[in-house]
Amino acid sequence: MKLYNTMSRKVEDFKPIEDHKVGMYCCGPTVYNFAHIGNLRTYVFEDILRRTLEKNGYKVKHVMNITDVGHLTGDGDDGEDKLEKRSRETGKSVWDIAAFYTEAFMKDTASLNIKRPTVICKATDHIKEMIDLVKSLEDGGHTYISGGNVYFSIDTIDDYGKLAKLNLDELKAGARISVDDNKRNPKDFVLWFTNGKFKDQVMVWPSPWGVGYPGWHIECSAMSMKYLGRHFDIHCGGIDAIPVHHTNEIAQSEAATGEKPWVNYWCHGEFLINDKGKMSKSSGEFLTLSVLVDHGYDPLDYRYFCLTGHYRSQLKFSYEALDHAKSARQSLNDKVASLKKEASPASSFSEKACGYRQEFFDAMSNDLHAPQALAVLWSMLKDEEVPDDQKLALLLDMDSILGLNLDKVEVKKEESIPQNVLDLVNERAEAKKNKDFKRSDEIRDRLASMGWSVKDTPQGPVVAKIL
RNA sequence: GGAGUCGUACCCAAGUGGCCUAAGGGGACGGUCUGCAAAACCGUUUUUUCAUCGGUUCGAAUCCGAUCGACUCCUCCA
Repeated sequence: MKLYNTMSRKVEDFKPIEDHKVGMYCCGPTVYNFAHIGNLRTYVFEDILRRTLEKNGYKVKHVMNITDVGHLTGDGDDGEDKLEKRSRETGKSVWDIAAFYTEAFMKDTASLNIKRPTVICKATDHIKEMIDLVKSLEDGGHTYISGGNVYFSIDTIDDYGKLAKLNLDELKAGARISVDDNKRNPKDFVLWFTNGKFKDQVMVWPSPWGVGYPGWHIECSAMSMKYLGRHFDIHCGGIDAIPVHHTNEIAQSEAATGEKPWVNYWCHGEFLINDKGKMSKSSGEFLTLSVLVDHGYDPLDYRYFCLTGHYRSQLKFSYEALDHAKSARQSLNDKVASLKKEASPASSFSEKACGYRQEFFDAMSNDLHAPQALAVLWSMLKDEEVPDDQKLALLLDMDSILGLNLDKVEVKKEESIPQNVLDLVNERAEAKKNKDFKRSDEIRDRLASMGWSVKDTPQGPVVAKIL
């Protein structure tokens, strides 16, 4: 299995720390609003990664956090906690907001057939771990207190910014960052806030530095290490996390444990963009999964759409492109349904079928080349030398990674057709027999308006619900 | 201001020095079938063409340079 590692900027052979096991941490949502489809693209990518690892024989421990505190609207101490802000705007409690959007997120990811992480952990349940981590950083001399907050001093380590390949001198020179007088270095970041800028802050906890709340970055370090150990295999997220969030996680984690590297492989998903650029929560309008559903798309249409592009390339979203994915998936489902009707999955494969299978999994195992894998799938479907029962078995096997729920595709059952529809179909057949085509077409139109299609095949008329 | 990515046929999108006279999907069109349709199947849309102009090379969509255009990051962001 090969994976692109952001740290080395190269595709590397994946080697786990422990044989046949993988520890994988994925940055989860900040639950102050709905996830938009751009956010969800990243979770689809992480799901594909997990499924591919599992297909390669690894037992994956997949940990994802829920950020329900500490994520500010701005850097330093000039921002407001996103949940507190939302609470102020809506009049609901921060806890209600967190619970509501966590629930919405879990619903979205479930409908996209994203496997539930092995561990889902909330930041507010791990305040103690965070405080302990900050304490050990303090003991190691990596912190200072200024303006009431505990800061991490990046000048106490010699490789800050290695993931993003930051050039600290240039950053300082061309700084667009507003200068924070509390910071010794503009890139220093807060580990623990006690600065009571917002007096009515609800989410606060006692700490050795006073009552307050944690900085955003510390939660991922504290929770990932709690569940995966001080050194683990894979850390995922969106590319935007590279220069700040992941950079700071590495800094504080490696400073706290003294172990390097903290994480072996850094994997990042590219953005979904539209004609105006990336979708952003902070710039107003954004598309959620439920908007797509309201437009008549199945969440899996969006999942298929994600699979048509490589995870490290920007993907352009448009309803036109989503329509293509919807059509392709529909056609795939139809094929699966007709295969299921003809055959049951084969238990052994011909050499030819094995070739396709190998090609498919090679594409996925080579840094998740899903578009190529899909091409293999379609070629296999068209190949007459592969018998139907083997095609079906192969499709179901491939779907263990694709996650398009092909196993749940049902052969259409005739008995679910209402009697009045069947009566009309019979009446039409009679009219056709008498060559009364005007009448038969009228009935076909009427059936269509009732939501039923009728197709004439050599075996007689076939009725189906129009979706 | 600094750093970086990308520009592939009607649309989306793989491919990143020679099996490329460029995967796959979608759409459109044509054919088979049908009373007509739909569905299905077959074919065409794709012979030097991969933003443009130069260069390197025996050979480039793939490497280098310039130009134009799009995007991302350096600020919260998946």
